[in-house]
Amino acid sequence: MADDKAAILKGTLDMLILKIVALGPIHGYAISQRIQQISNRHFQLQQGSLYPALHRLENRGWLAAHWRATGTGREAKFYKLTAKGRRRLEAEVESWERTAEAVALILRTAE
Amino acid sequence: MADDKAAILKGTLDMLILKIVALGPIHGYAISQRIQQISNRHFQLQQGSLYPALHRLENRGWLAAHWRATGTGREAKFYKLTAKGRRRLEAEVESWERTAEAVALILRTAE
DNA sequence: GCGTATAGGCAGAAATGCTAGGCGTCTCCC
DNA sequence: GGGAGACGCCTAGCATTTCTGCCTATACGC
Repeated sequence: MADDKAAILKGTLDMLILKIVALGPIHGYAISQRIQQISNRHFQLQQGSLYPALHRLENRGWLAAHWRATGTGREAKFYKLTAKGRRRLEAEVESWERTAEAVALILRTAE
Repeated sequence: MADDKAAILKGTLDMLILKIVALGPIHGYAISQRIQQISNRHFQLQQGSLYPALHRLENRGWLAAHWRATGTGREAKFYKLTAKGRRRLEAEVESWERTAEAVALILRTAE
């Protein structure tokens, strides 16, 4: 089991997607590539995880979607962050930072 | 919704438990208190999450348990780390660190 | 005798991400 | 013109994990 490529940590997927979308309108396929690229290929985001997540985020009103042509002349569904989504992203990032700190605190506890 | 107390981030519970147990033999109830205490009360670990997790870790051979009296004269199940558990803990910590770094990388990506 | 802290446990639900497929199109190259 | 592979979207079913909510029992102070 070479866990060279790690699955995305549960609970962080939404935040990562929101963050990528916050960088500018982007379609699903490109999101997965972007996440792998930026994370130095650490994360392996499966399409079967991505698309349901996108629909979830859209249903919650954090993302808005519309079809548009890509650079390669194909139709794709572009997502962009809503105002609500931006607030959500900020909240999730803050929560993540506090959590990461708490984990670090425990891990640093000396024997 | 004051999410003052955060639930434990999915996927980190096992690691945190292993880490606490690595500090010395300890029983379940004390583990939950320790985690809350060390994390500056950030984490709220429910007993309904803790005990199933302990059984899981024991079944996998990462923890070993034996009944013993506590300081207050009550019987409690003390857990200690096995050699296998120690290796597992190291692996999980390393994986966590790489993951946290990858998340940070994405979050730091400028607009 | 009673309430609270200590200590362990289970059943059921909810969320989340994965595996494993399917669909159609476009481009490139032989 | 035919095949391969990249692009792009999607669903169904599953496994795992953690939560909520409940139960039991003992020790101790009042």
